[in-house]
Amino acid sequence: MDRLILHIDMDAFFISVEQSDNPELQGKPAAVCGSLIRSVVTSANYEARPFGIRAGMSTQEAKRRCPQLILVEGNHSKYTETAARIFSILREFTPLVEVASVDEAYLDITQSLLLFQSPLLVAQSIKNRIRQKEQLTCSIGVAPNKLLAKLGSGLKKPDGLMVILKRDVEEVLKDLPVSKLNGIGPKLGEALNSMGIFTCGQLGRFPVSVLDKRFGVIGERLHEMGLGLDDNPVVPFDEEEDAKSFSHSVTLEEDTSDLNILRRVLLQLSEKVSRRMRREGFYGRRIAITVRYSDFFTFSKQKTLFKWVNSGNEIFQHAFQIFESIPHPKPIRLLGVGVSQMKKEWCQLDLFEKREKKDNLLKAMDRVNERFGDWTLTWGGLY
DNA sequence: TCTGGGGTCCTAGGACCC
DNA sequence: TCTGGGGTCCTAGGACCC
Repeated sequence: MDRLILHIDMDAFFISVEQSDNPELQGKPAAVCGSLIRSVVTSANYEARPFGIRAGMSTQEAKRRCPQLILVEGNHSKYTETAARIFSILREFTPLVEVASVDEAYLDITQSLLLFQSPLLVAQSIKNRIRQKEQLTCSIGVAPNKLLAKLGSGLKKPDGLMVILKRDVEEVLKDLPVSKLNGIGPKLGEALNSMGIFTCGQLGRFPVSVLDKRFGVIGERLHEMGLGLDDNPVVPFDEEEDAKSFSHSVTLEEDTSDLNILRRVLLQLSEKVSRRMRREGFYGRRIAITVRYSDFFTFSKQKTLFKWVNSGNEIFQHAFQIFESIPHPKPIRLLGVGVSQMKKEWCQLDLFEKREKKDNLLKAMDRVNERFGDWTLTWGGLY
């Protein structure tokens, strides 16, 4: 049986949330950025786009292109809360809602369609509900699979609605540039172009054997993408796999070689990572740091431990040890701390009791930190 | 004062083991 | 003249996504 998949993509999500909170932003070019110094635009409204303002552009460049641009410092928890309300609206239509990112979701309405009259009506009533409840618009693609649903929502933005029926797939893809497909980025696009493949139509007709040879395991996948085929299921929230890594990084207000500052930042990042791990019940045994120098050269170094850890102090000790093992010829712009190789619970039974005591202490610290802000309570050495 | 932050997946070479 | 081979884990880096 053919499936019926919806992709819902919120329009200029972050800045639209800010606009519905602050009507003064409406009708004017405005954008959300990371921080007001040294950051990039994360979301630009449609009034800003004619000036060439796009997500990923430095705030400097954005201001240069559009001096009257209003920049709003992002408030991520506000967007997460709004998103959660939107996702619960989507669950009114089907339990099969996959949260693809903070502003995107896939719905499998193959079964629940029986309750509604047509996919078009489902999509329209979703748009209406979100507009009523949140004063926000979204674009929706309706198609037989996720690849095409995502393509559809992107083709008619903002406030769009595009239905791609199975019989229309060939026509839609015939002259569509391969780079429009989710999963084909700049590098892959360039590689395909260099082989004379510019459109999805051409990609679908290209011999799989040649794609296999050139691209290895993804050769077959590229061929299917060219034909608009995709059997990836919609994975609802309660069937999601556990996270595989946690990380935090920060661009410093100014580049520095000051070891005291760098040490403190590593400790803060380690604390942040560890708090999330404990909140979600994880231990990890691979610690990684990321370093970006003033010249933007960026690299990472990791090490795998013999035991699983989740306290900020332990993570910091290892992160700092890695940091010290690297020569630092230039001032540092960004630091990051990540943990991977995760396990859901503590395995070594002999250590369990000792561990449990410490866990209670750490959880108490988490509660205080969550309530009073980030650095109320932490291990010595932060200040 | 050019260039954020959080993820996933894949590759490739070396170590190590049987 | 000789240099097996398969599997797993480790590190580092890159592509891609929002």
